[in-house]
Amino acid sequence: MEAEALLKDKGLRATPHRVALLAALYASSRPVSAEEMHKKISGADLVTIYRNLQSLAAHGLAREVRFKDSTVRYEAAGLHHHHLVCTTCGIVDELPECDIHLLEKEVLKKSDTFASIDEHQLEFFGTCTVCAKR
Amino acid sequence: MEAEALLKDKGLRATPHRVALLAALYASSRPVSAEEMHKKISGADLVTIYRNLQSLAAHGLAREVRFKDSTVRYEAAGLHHHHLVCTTCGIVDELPECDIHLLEKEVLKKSDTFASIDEHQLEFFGTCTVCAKR
DNA sequence: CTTCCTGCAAAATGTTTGCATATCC
DNA sequence: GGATATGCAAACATTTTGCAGGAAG
Repeated sequence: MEAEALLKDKGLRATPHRVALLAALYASSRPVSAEEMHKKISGADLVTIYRNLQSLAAHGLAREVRFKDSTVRYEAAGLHHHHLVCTTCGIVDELPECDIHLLEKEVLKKSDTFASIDEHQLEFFGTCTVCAKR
Repeated sequence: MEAEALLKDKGLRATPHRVALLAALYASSRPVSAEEMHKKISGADLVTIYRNLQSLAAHGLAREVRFKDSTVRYEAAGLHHHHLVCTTCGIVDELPECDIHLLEKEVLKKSDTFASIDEHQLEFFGTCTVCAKR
């Protein structure tokens, strides 16, 4: 499904900026920040980007990702997966699979304080081969 | 080992605020923010708390933890473990064990971009039994 | 007595809000 | 036409930096 249809399907208006944002998000291979999107999408105000990213996330079209810095990143809400981030240069690898849901069930079973687990956040940090050579 | 000895062992000065901070950190059952520590430790400037938390983390006495909000939290660097956070009331459960290191090795083996993985971040988000009843 | 730590003020960063105008359906 | 989205300015929250004075070893 293309961007415009995805938006309308969720009851969101398909404004040009929003369509561009969603398309850019789905085209990006790594999670992007509002600031990065602002540079990429000409004409859209940074505030609009913030609002739209939140809106996409709230409607299930994007997912929030947090690395070790203080900026919130978003990625297309297709497959659920995690990342491997180089703490030196910031390059990001995607991990294609996520076996954590199994662990999630175990964790919930052991806890008598929690009724449900809906989400998790898992990221790995290390050094890429390029940075390791220096 | 007590706070003062731990600090000196790392080559850090055992100033009263720092000793108090480290003691409070080790006494706390959940990750705390600079702001929370500031309220807890009377007389210390918030900036000093920020600097000391960073310093403790840099010397391996504390570890950074990030939940879903924008504040950085720290916890005592004893056992490595993860958390289960209620997205409604914020209550935190500790998961006693971490089996992710095994996964870490697998992940590294599959990646040809990365030379090493030194760290990971895993938190679960859900609803606690109290909040689930409402 | 030197190095490191602290407080204060001020800046920087990332994000949110209010409101009037413009746009989509 | 009515609800929703946008831009602009301004507020906000969290964290960082500079610098001069103070304390630890």
